[in-house]
Amino acid sequence: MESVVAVWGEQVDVLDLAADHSVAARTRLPRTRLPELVAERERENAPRWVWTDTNQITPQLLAAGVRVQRCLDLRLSGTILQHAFPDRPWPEPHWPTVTLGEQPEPTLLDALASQEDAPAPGGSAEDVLAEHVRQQETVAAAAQPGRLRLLLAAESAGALIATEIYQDGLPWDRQVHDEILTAELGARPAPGGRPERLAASAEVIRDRLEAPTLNPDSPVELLRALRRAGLDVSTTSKWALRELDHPVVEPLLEFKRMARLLSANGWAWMDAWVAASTDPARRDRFRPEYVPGGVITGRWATSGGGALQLPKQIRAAVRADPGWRLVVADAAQIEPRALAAMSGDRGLADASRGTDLYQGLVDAGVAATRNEAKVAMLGALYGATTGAAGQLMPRLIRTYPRATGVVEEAARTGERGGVVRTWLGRFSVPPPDTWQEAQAAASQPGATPAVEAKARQQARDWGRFTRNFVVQGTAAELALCWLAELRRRLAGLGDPAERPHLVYFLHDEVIVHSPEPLAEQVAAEVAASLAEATRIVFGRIGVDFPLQTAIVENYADAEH
DNA sequence: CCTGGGCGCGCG
DNA sequence: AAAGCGCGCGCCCAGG
Repeated sequence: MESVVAVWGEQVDVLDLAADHSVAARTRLPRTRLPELVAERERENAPRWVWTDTNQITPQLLAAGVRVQRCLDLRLSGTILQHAFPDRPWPEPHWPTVTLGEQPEPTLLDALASQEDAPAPGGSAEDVLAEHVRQQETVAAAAQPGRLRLLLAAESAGALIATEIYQDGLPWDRQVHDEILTAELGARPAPGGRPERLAASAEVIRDRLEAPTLNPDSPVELLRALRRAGLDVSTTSKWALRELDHPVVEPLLEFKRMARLLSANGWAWMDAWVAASTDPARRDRFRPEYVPGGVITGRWATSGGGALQLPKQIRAAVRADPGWRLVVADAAQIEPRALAAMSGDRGLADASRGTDLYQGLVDAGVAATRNEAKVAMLGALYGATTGAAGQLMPRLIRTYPRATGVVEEAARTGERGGVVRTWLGRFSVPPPDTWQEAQAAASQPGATPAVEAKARQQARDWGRFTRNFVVQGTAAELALCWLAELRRRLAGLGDPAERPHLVYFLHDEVIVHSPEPLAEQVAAEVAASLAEATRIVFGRIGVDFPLQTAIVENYADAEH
């Protein structure tokens, strides 16, 4: 059973569909009563809810304590289908995206635009239904409709999960965070000021470079001061600095580390993103806004708060509520394992057995040490050509011809300007017009060597992108299916008020916030979910996807 | 004053 | 000074 939901200002239309997509029943009701209706349907027949944009609907449902089992997000699935079938006519305009967080101040341009009669996002219920039918017909015409259906279901489940995580938040301890900052940087300064240890470090730098007015935060000033001190550098990046032999290096690296912590996750960040709790039974909450499908490969992006870059330094501030635990699980080496699965490479599948794939490569004689094996494998996934990774490539290609063949083929396609696809059918975009123009210019009769070199460079760059796309994208869809299966299983655990719930997702890592007595069971469900997702996505292919799981009170203790 | 690009660095 | 992919964000700085 499917039910289409369309928001019409303060009204909502709900169309219950028969199997052939004809309308079996139609309900119109005030928007405020939607949670009530949804809750009722969830108890009755738990339909698949079809709507334009999950962000437009579920925040209201969650606020009322209502969660749906499954949905189809037409905005997200439409994007995937458009990339898969670029030659089909797709309706314009595309609806605007709805963000979860606070809206930025409207610009003058927005104010002018809003004076026109704006259509409801996604249109009428009939419009939404028509788009749904068009998408279903498109899926049916795909080479592998089953895989594509799975991808769209997983993408939509991801949208539900993202809004739920935003609603629940990641449990945080502002006091622990403040203690970390104070220990690293010194006491919190007045707004705009530098904390004591950072200021002291800047002073040492000025001293050792004999540059009394230098602001080490300015790369331009810093580079000039370094060169005046006789150092041969062309960038102020820490990679370059590390190689220098000069007394300023140590305080400079320390300054950079501290300055980074202050600006990225300092007190200002905490005030902006971590809501203080007034309930002693609950910690504070960091509410990351995830953007499913925000990365071209299918990974999630984030908007505001930088949830995907939580530095290890401050992870001790991620703390379970009293009486609760964090179940932290990390899928080790998910990308090379995904490559083994999608390529059907028996040898690489054999190496994947056990918990450490890189050690498996060593045992297979591909490399002498684990680190060498890792460098070689990542080099194959990213397209390394020089250095240690480049040197190890021939042996890797000889040992795993099918696995390396998949990425090499993807690279060649990209170099020609073609598109590639993931295992479930997410397509890459073609290169931009400027890329095509550069290739065309290079193939003109009088093209200069410089023009040809530039075109070759761009072709190789695009080949590395498509090479990585097939693996990163396939790993991302496995992770998404893992998440969706885990959400389904968690929904059946515990009392509604005390239910374990997902609070964090980081490409190949999840955190579930769970009442302590259920934590062991949750850990088992996390593992079972990945096993089930692997089977659903790839079938029974004999590639292991092991998990590192920890039940901890704070995230830092998971020690990945 | 605001905006956009480049740099640098955090994460996978 | 990154070799080798994908991101977001804060800072500086130049230009409008």
